[in-house]
Amino acid sequence: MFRIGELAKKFSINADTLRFYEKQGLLCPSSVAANGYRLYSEQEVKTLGFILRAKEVGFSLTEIKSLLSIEVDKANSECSDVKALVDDKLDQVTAKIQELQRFQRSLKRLSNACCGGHESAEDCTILQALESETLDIVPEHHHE
Amino acid sequence: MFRIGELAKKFSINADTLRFYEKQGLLCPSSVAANGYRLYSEQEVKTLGFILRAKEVGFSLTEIKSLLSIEVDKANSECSDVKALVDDKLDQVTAKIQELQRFQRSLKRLSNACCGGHESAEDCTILQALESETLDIVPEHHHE
DNA sequence: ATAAACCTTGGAGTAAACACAAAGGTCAAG
DNA sequence: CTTGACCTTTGTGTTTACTCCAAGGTTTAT
Ligand SMILES: [Zn+2]
Ligand SMILES: [Zn+2]
Ligand SMILES: [Zn+2]
Ligand SMILES: [Zn+2]
Repeated sequence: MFRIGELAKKFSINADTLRFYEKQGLLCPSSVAANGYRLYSEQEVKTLGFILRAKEVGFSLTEIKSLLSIEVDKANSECSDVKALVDDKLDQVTAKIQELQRFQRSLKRLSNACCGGHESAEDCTILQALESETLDIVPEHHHE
Repeated sequence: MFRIGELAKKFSINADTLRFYEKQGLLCPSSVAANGYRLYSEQEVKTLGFILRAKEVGFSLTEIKSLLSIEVDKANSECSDVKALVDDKLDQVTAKIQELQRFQRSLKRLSNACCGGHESAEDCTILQALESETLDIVPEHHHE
């Protein structure tokens, strides 16, 4: 059995994080000692590993809760339930990547159009683009 | 001059958003009518456009505030100041994309390993991977 | 006996960008 | 003169994942 500080150290996380996970219903200690200290069993060690790995692949705590509820009741769950969670997350992540890539393309375009020198920003192509209704880069207008 | 609701409608945003931007020091009405109504001039219409376009390329409100402070004092600013903001944002966005792409790769790997069928989740490769210390996919263990 | 290092609960604070609700003033139309 | 559509301020709630603080109890070692 591990006390909260021991478990935290084992996984290089904060003890407060474990109390937080408990409050969120993610990981509850299997027993409490007479002095009120939380005691975690080997099972909880495994569950914490599960949680942290799920975080590594991008799941939120809410989503991890869903994964865990399947994990503890595997017998009455199906592959389709698990895969649905993964595929939903995959869709979310893919959508977010696409949004960020749009940002990336726009930012690169802006960056490339600006000399980045010590000239006055009055003719800065970036500012001009942001002033333009269409975010267009004005050609040949940079410090002419 | 536009009242707050008119300006909001013009840009398809909420009037509350404009009050929020004001509180954040992003966009203040140039004048206030005798009845207390905010009045926005053509200049503020342009500035709001600037703000929304900056949002479109991914800038946070705090970053937009920096952009605006340069915009209103162009004469005393340099291209390098503007480009630095863009390049910082570009780095942030690129880093975030890379993190999400790691998630994406892991999730695809998990998804591909699972049949997604109506079989019991007891042999689900996804759950097995999350249980494994190394997030490894156990080969040939899926509903054998 | 006391200090150091644990543990407890409860509650507050952080970032980001708003959305919304309450209670009330203003203004034009009918 | 009332209805409805505006507007005002103030304050609260949402989401996410913690992190820290205060005040106090417990354990271990010297
Ligand atoms: Zn330049
Ligand atoms: Zn420039
Ligand atoms: Zn299967
Ligand atoms: Zn499966």
